[in-house]
Amino acid sequence: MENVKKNPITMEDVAQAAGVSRMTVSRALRKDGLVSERTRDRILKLVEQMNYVPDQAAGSLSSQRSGFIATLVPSINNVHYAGMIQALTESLESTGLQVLLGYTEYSTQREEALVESLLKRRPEAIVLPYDGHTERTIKLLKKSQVPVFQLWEMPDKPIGYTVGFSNHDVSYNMTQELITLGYRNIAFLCETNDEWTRGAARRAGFRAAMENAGLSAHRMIRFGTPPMSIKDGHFVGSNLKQYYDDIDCVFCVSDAPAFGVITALKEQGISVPEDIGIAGFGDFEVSRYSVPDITTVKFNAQELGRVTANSILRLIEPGSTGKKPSRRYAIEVENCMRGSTSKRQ
Amino acid sequence: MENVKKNPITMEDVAQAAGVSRMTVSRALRKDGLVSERTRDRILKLVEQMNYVPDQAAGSLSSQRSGFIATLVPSINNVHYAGMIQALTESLESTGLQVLLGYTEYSTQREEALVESLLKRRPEAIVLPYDGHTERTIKLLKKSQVPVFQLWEMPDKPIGYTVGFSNHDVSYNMTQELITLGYRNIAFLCETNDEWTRGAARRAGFRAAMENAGLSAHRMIRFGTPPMSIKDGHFVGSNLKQYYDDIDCVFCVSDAPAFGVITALKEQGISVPEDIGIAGFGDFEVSRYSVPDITTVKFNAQELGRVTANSILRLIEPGSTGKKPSRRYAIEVENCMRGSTSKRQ
DNA sequence: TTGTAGGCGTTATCAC
DNA sequence: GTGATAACGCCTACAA
Repeated sequence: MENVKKNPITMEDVAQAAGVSRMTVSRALRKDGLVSERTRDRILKLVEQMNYVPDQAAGSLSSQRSGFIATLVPSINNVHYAGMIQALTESLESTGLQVLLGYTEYSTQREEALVESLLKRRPEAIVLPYDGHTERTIKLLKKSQVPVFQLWEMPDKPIGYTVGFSNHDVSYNMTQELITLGYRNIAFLCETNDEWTRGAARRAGFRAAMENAGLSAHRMIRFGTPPMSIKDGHFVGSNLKQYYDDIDCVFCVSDAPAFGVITALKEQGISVPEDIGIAGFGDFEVSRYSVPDITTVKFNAQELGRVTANSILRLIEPGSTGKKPSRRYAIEVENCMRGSTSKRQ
Repeated sequence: MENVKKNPITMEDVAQAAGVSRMTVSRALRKDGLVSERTRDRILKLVEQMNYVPDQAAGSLSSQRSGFIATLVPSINNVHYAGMIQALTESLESTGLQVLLGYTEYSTQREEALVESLLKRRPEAIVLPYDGHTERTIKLLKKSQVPVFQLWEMPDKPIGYTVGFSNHDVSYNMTQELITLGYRNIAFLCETNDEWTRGAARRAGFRAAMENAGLSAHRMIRFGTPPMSIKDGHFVGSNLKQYYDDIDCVFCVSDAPAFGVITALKEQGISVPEDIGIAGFGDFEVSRYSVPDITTVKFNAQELGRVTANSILRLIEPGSTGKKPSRRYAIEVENCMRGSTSKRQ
């Protein structure tokens, strides 16, 4: 019973117990291994008995395949990022690929540090949001030879592969819809520090749509740092008149502040959508159960994850169906017009 | 310019360029390395120029330190799990430890598979929620020699270390508070398949409190699978009378369904808290901005992450402050009584 | 179907 | 302060 080796069991231990060489054990452990039924069974039984767990670091070093997909998200605490990651992870796991995660916290500096640190794990692909990158991040990525997937946007000059939608255009479209409904003095609510981000792209789309319609896009309310919360929206909603006193609609950079704004307006007896219309972005669950429910821009983050996983597999899996993934993949986006905005005369 | 070696630069390449041995490069790259200032500077400059990125798999194999902390959560799409992970990651990252994540999706079977797969990466500690485990999971964990941290509960027979609170007791306390407010026909809303989980512990706590107060705990509404959503709560709220027609309060297993229930009741003209009281669990942001705001059980998931990180560091970091972490760490929990429940006569 | 030899890229250890 | 050597545990490639 003195079976407590300090270092864990190695393949060699199993091999000796089975009376075979390490290679045979190695083969027995892989589905494609060429081993006779009998030997395999014997080995697998021993593996089980001895509680042998292969050391993947050794395997990776030897096979030059880390089994990692590095993935960056701004934050994990957001239904879209969480959904994308979950879908990505699930779509990948049947092939044994693991997702190695990093949180940029909406900072390009942190992103740079994370890229550097994740690259040490020799990921087989790297997935990251497009929110602008530092020069060095771009250099690191290019030099690394690792396939790069930029998500959530359609950058003009992608590094490698792209999966997402144009935040500018999507925001443009929603703004147009709001104008069509009769809103004229629309305000846009977004974060303070959003230069070069997707938030900025949405802001630019809003501006373009307003100006193309001959309306003024000066009602820009900028508050707090990304990600905007319900609380942020609640504060802004509570002080809406201090920002601009003629607002007839607020288009928010995300549904969270949109819900906060609605709540604050209700507290003041301002009715939505009669007095002021509200639109959000992202179709969070709370928007469907808010009273009134919130007009929003809807997209499928899980599809984003699945599509990305798919492209990765086609790119790096040996036995994959020949055709390479396309370099740009656009996912669908939809305007959901709901109770928080309505036809005006 | 023909600098495009197929395989990435290795330490040997840098060593040759610098006219030193690999060991010297290796030392120069670590803060504690014994190298002369001059050599170090020269080497670091070359590392930068040549875009050398160390291969951590090789390093791990040699040093027998993976640099990973394996962490399981039921789902990533939950503010508590996300917060815990974020705090854990941040508290660990200054030491170079990375968090390797897995999602159990509330399934002990998936948990078992994940534990097995993560163990191959030789994590230096493994962190997982206590929601019951399969026999094999427990065996794998024990045999692995890896320090185990069970979170979010105070299990009777922990495998290793524990950080959390007693879901039974916390639920018991909130139920007592509700009784004190005058509620008598309290219903408990939870998932269908929650055997052996923390949800079940909350249910048991509710039952115990009711029975100790001489009240009936038969009003158990069980609906859907974990995690309960706003939608689930909305459905139940819309059909509350079909479950039990004399309910005067609903204590929900989480804030998400609590918000759904409130929304549904409002739609039917049932007023909260006048007609029916509502309580949740977890203090989600939406509960503070709901109208009325929702009574809930509040705890700090980020602290959970920080405390866990701290214990891990004290356990595995060589230069750590001598004292071993305590095997059981209780985090604070607080009842937040808000507008959705009120004193009754 | 199985085995042998060698190396993956780093670090521990000991010598200088 | 620096270098030589030998692992670390597995897999590739080739041989039998």
